[in-house]
Amino acid sequence: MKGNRTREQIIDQAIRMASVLGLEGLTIGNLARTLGMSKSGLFAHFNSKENLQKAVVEQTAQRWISFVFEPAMKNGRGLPRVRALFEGWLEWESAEFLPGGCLIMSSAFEFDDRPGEIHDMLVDLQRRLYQNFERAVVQARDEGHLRGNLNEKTFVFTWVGLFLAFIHRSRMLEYEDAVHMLREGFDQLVERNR
Amino acid sequence: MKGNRTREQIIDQAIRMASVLGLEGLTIGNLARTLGMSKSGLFAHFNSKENLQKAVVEQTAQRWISFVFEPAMKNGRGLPRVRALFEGWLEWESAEFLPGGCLIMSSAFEFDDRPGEIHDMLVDLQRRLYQNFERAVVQARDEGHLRGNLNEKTFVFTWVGLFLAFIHRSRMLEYEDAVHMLREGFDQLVERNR
DNA sequence: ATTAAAATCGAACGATCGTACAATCTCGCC
DNA sequence: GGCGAGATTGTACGATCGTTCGATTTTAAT
Repeated sequence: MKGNRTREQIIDQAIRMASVLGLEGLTIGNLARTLGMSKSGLFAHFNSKENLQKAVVEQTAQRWISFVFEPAMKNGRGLPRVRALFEGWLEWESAEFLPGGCLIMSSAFEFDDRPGEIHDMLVDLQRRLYQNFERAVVQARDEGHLRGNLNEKTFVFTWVGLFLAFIHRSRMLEYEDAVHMLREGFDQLVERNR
Repeated sequence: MKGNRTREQIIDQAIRMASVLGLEGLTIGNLARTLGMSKSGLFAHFNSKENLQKAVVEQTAQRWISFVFEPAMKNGRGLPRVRALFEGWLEWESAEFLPGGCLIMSSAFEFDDRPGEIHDMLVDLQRRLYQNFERAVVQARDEGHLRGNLNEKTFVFTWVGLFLAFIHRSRMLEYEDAVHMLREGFDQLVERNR
């Protein structure tokens, strides 16, 4: 089937576009023009814009797993794995296929007040993301790499906060020191929970 | 002039709408329908959608000053003022006139990759916001309320991060414990910089 | 009360949105 | 190599977008 290959190319480009313009900013006409194909030809692959958006979210989630999560899992349990998740997520934010940065987090801020299936998919995705982080932190605690009485939810909450502040500071405020502040903040977070 | 009063009502409603749908999600037709007036009558007040968006951003900035900043300034320099800024910002996030939450931060994530005058206005606004926070923190250091060698940029970076994580956790993940985690995180941030 | 100015309206513009459908082209299989 | 399935196209639909403009109403000053 040639259609599957085309479909993948469409989604790939749609992810790029959504990363810059948002999931709602995505437009079938615009997307088709960029890909050099007809609106109706593209449309036939999804049968609705919402299905296209769903495919984008699904594919993004899948990429996150293979780009951030799976490589991190190759590290041993505990702090090394936590650090690998941190570094992976950081690379993800400036990955070549996400020219506008982490689509997961920007979609969260875009859809937090728009009810519907896309919203629900995103909630699911973000919760799984949190849970993955929390599990890794709990393991680090159990391995003795982090203090026995730490609260993993608080740890991940702070972690996500640092990451969001990094996105904000680097992408909107355009300050060069954002990465440094993120790394420093994360190191201190680890250090004070040792 | 009656026009000025109408204009204010339009902007008020536009802020509400933008808080939920984003600055790009704003629509003149939709806005006019909600206000019970004609598209062209509303349009005449701004002469372009971008001007309407600009007015929304300006009015939001002004409200932030009178809702968060000025009341905090009534507190004495130092930690009390910093805490007042924290509490004010927190109330702002769930203010009645922002049904979709802090328009400043959601606009930041919406416009970080959309060049133009709106983008530049937002960058300016966010930088001023950071500077206000940093100045208050520096004063708290000078008053002896915070340790003498603290880095105010790092402090505010962490602070903003906690706030963004709070928005994300409460609005998208819909976890009830988000406020508690924010308060706890901020208290610890202050404590460890004492 | 009159009148000029300001505010608002209705109608229409071209563009683009998401979607539908019949026609055409292009694969992959016998 | 033809043939049927699947991929892609062009065209068109109604809705809505931002915007224009002339007509009409409402306001504020005389």
